Amino acid sequence: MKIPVGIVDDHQLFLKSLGLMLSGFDNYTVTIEALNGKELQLKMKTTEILPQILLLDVNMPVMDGIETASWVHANYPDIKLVALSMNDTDKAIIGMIRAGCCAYLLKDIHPIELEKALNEINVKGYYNEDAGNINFRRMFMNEDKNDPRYITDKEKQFLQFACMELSYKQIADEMSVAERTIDNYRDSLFTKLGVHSRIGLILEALRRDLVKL
Amino acid sequence: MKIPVGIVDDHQLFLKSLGLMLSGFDNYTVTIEALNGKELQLKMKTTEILPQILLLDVNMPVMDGIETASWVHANYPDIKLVALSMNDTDKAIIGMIRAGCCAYLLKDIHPIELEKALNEINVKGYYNEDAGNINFRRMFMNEDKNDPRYITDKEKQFLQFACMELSYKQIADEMSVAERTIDNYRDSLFTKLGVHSRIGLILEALRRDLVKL
DNA sequence: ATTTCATACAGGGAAATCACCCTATTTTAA
DNA sequence: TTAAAATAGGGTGATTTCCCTGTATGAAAT
Repeated sequence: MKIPVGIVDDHQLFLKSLGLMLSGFDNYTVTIEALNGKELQLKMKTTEILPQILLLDVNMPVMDGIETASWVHANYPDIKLVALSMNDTDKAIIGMIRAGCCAYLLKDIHPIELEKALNEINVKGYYNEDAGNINFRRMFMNEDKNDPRYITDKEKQFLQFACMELSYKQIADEMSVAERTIDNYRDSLFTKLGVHSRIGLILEALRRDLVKL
Repeated sequence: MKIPVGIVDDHQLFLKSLGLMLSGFDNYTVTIEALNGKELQLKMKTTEILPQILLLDVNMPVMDGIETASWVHANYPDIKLVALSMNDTDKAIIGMIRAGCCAYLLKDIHPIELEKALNEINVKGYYNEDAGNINFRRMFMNEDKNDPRYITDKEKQFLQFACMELSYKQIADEMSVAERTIDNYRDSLFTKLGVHSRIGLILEALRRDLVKL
């Protein structure tokens, strides 16, 4: 008896060809393919056979990986969720794991590795590839409120303004605090992010996905 | 007689599964798979059968899509090159076409569409899917050297440095020009990009994909 | 209840850097 | 051979960076 697997990925070419490949594995068969979370919801409601494992892309339009993972985890807690992402710096991956994924895989793994991962998930309930590849330190950063590098809400709000063409004076007005207070936000962020100019602040904030462009 | 096709993509999972799918098409067979341009070069030198069509990912490490396309186009002018990209806003796609690609495809096309595209390339020599999907205006921007907003090589180089934690003095040293010259680069970029501070310069450069983070 | 202490908020001032004027020379292209 | 473009110099006010200090506020300790 083959294990039913579902795939959700917005790149149709990848979705279909990965499905084809998975169907070629001895122990697996693809029962659901969806281009996004919304489509998955529809298909889950009408399907005969529920998938035991669900491969989820992280970046999707309409309903993204985290939303989709949360929904599946809440409504079908028995389904094993596997996050599929492009790059290991993807900040969203930590959200995927929190949303209930028992494994994350990079899209550049070898098919053999993928099959191994699926087998391991069936046996152990989870899978972790070479963990050294991923910088957990960086991904979990700013989760620990006691870490001296924890970034407060005010600082995040300031960062957002800092990534606009505003002078500190203007930012102070926007945030309704004194210019000197802005100096304090900036200076503490300088040490927390390890930079020494507003330029560095912006670059590091973007790199760490603390602000969106 | 099946038509030999090559695939170059750094995401191994995609590479392998796409290869599998292509092999399933009636008229095509995959003879070369490579993770990047360098690997392709090696395999091209030793292969028995040269591919007639080469599918090329745009974003790759080691040797990217444009470099690879240029090399193939120069050394094997008869091979039809097809660019494969993630998103239609990908600025590099125009470079791919200039580098000799006869078609660009988005990775979210349906497999049927891919097969149609390959057939059309064999007959007509090129393929163009729904051209309206892609914002050519945006992609061809900065191609017209007579446009007053055209950004020169020196300015692009300066932009790259401007997106680092360097003072203008340091950038001047790096580029071996006077500080005043840097002032000129900056000021002309201010007007060309419609900004009035280095902050705006960085943000706009990132938005327009003129620099990579 | 009061002290202690950490933290957010705020002020003055100084040196470096940035933004923006002006002009002048050299190179490139028409 | 002109005209345009790239390079470069001087000066100025605004902004940024980096020192110092001081005051509330609220939580923990005595």
